[in-house]
Amino acid sequence: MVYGSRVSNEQNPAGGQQVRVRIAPSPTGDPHVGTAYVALFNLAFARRSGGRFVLRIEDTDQTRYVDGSEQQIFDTLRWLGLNWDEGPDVGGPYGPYRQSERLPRYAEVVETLIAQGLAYRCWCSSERLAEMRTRQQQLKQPTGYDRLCLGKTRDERAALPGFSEPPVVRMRVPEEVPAFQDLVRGEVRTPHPDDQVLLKADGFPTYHLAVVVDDHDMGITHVVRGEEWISSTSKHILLYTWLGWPLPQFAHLPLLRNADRSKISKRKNPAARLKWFQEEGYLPQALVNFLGLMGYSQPDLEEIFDFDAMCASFDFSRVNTVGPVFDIDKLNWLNGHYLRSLPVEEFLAAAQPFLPAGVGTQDLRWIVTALQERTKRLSELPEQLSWLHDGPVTVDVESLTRKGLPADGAAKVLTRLAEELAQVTPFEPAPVEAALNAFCETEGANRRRLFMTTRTALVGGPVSPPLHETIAALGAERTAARLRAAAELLG
RNA sequence: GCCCUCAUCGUCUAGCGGCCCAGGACGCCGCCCUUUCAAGGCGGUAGCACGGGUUCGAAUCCCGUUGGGGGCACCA
Repeated sequence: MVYGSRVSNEQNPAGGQQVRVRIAPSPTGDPHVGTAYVALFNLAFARRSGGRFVLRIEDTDQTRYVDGSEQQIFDTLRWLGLNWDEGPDVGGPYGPYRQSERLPRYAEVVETLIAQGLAYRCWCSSERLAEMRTRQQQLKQPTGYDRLCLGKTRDERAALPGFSEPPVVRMRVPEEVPAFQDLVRGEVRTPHPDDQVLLKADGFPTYHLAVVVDDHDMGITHVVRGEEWISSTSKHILLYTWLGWPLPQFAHLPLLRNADRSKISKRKNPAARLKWFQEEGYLPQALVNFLGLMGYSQPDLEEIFDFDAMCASFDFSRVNTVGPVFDIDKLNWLNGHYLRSLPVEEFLAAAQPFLPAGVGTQDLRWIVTALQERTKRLSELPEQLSWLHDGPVTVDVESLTRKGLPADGAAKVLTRLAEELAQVTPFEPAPVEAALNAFCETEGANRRRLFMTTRTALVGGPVSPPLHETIAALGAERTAARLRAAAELLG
């Protein structure tokens, strides 16, 4: 039996109802990039269909709960501009939006199921369950609960080994399990689940119970989530059906991958942590654009687009079924693009937290444009500005003369250049450039070579922003000092 | 081990039976521009996993193989 029907969102996706979607992250540590990815697609769909986007916190795992994690989820998603219409911090008509605050509701639903014989109590200890699984694997059998507790009273069960209290509640899964229509992949058959735990011994619901109850209670019309949930979907459909609730549509997004194509993970990939992008100096619009390119494409194949453009044409039929590798090179390219297109003031503001100690935005005024053009992530700035300090620069004769002035006579040229530059007022790029040009002229020096040696003398290496801007940024004193130091070395 | 699922350049993708001896983007390589590095412009490299079908015709449909991924918790 196939539940649900395939819809195009050109039609009314919710059959007349307003579209309501949600993301439901767990506060179990650093916010995950997958959360932002799924949020992006949920939001795009909601905006496209004039629906509402809900943020719900799934804090039913007491053992993995991390203090402060919830706030970080709020902060990182807001940083990306993925704002929710309803949620624990902004409220809404379907609250509370934290599962830990909805416990009585789950208990109530579980009682209903038990009363109807659709769920039952289970006193098996975790040791017994672990042994059972191992045995099943050794026998090459499918793994799953063996229903030892089914139909037994507490006392009957207590007489048998592997008994523990308090009990959990399991759903009684029938032989035949429903398939469903997925908005991304069409008809999907899911594996047969075992008797899934609905209520844990601590009285908290498992994900499977909580997600169904909450999605129903919150009027969620479309469940848009990661591919890892496909195999659980049949359990969820069973619960909806048992409880007589209307089914939502399902859309399972592909999973972001590490370079080795495994599911993206914090252990293998720093980019799995959302905060990493802030730490490395990525712009939110670059990340959003990039995530919108993962498993998805614009109708016109444009690669550079903003969130509004993505919403305007969003359609699940263009979501891929293949899990995309998270390609940092492409993200870097996009980030460079967005960095370059920033107004100067905004670039400076974004750069501020990344500047090396002792360097302020004022020090950068002559080279901002140069930096802006050359930066892919703001975390590169300290490296790019390593020469902008008060001390001397480390150089040697070899690097001063490579592709530069011949060693013979170079010292005198640099000394004269220092004298010449000392005359420049104001000490700004244009006058400096004029002086450099005039100097080349009178000196009869090879411009390319002179500039190379000068650059190396000033920054200690072969790479810098354009020379006259570099000189202006250094100022008269440091320029003169470094030119003389190099002259001395060469002489 | 069992179940499900997926398969176009190194990577992200377009392609939904003829327009494709497969198009775009990133990366890489080369050239141009140039005071270095970038940026920009131009050009190049590289792919339909394999084997069977179906069809006048297949990257596109079907089957199998291989390979990848996910799930199999009192985690989400």
